[in-house]
Amino acid sequence: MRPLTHPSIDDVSVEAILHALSDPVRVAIYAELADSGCAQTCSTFLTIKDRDIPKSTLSQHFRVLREAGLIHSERQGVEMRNTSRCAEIEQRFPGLIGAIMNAHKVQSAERAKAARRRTSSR
Amino acid sequence: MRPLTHPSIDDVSVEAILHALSDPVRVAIYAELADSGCAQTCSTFLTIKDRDIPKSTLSQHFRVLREAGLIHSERQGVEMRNTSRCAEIEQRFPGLIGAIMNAHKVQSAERAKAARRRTSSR
DNA sequence: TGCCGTAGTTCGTAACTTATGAACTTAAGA
DNA sequence: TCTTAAGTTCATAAGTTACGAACTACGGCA
Repeated sequence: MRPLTHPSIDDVSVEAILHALSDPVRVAIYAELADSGCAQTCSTFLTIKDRDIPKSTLSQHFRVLREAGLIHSERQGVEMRNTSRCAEIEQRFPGLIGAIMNAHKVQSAERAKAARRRTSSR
Repeated sequence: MRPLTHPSIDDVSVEAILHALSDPVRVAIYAELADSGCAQTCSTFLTIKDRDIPKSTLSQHFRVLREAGLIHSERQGVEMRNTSRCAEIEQRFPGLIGAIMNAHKVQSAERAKAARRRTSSR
């Protein structure tokens, strides 16, 4: 098992961040990590937004987030402790993560609203 | 040749925007369109950042930007007039595009600096 | 110690995406 | 009408992603 690698904050690229966060499962993971503020294991996310994610797929998603520089992962015993690197990223790209997270919130709020409209009209 | 389709601003998704802008060629095109503020044809971008982009590839990039809701394209005679939809997007996702464009500026500034360092140390 | 269970990783493959050349469409001008 | 310029489409090769099966690594407990 190869050791976990994290890019130095100076090597983090906007392209990699945008690519990582352009996947609905990955933003959901990242948002949860960033919001909670504390370390979470991978298996916390085996079910996310009412969807089951296979373990191997989840492992790849974490790798993408880690290699994009968005999260920090550390093995602790049999588990992994994942935390968001938002402070570092904020320093390098001010406002970026906040704007993306905010846009996601806007979008989920609208989707929830649309879903309610569909339900109530039946 | 199928007609050009543009999503309504309400159907524009954050995922699609991030995906579209996670490609270096596409952000470069988008940045140029947004900065210049006026319509530009596709072929303006056949060479971008000292790189030649094949016409067919460029056409696909424009389609991705258009379908993500980032740009508006209109055929005018033999050409196409492309403009950024930044005002609409700003209204729906405030600060998003600005933060991304700014992060890109930060990154290119750093890369230029690193390149200068490499040149001067020889 | 050795065995078991849990947490994650790796690998192989099938499904999907992307890049690009070649051939096409469309419009303008001679 | 012929030609040329601007884009598009299509086929295909190359690259990426998803996921099951088999694996590793660690901790607990007989």
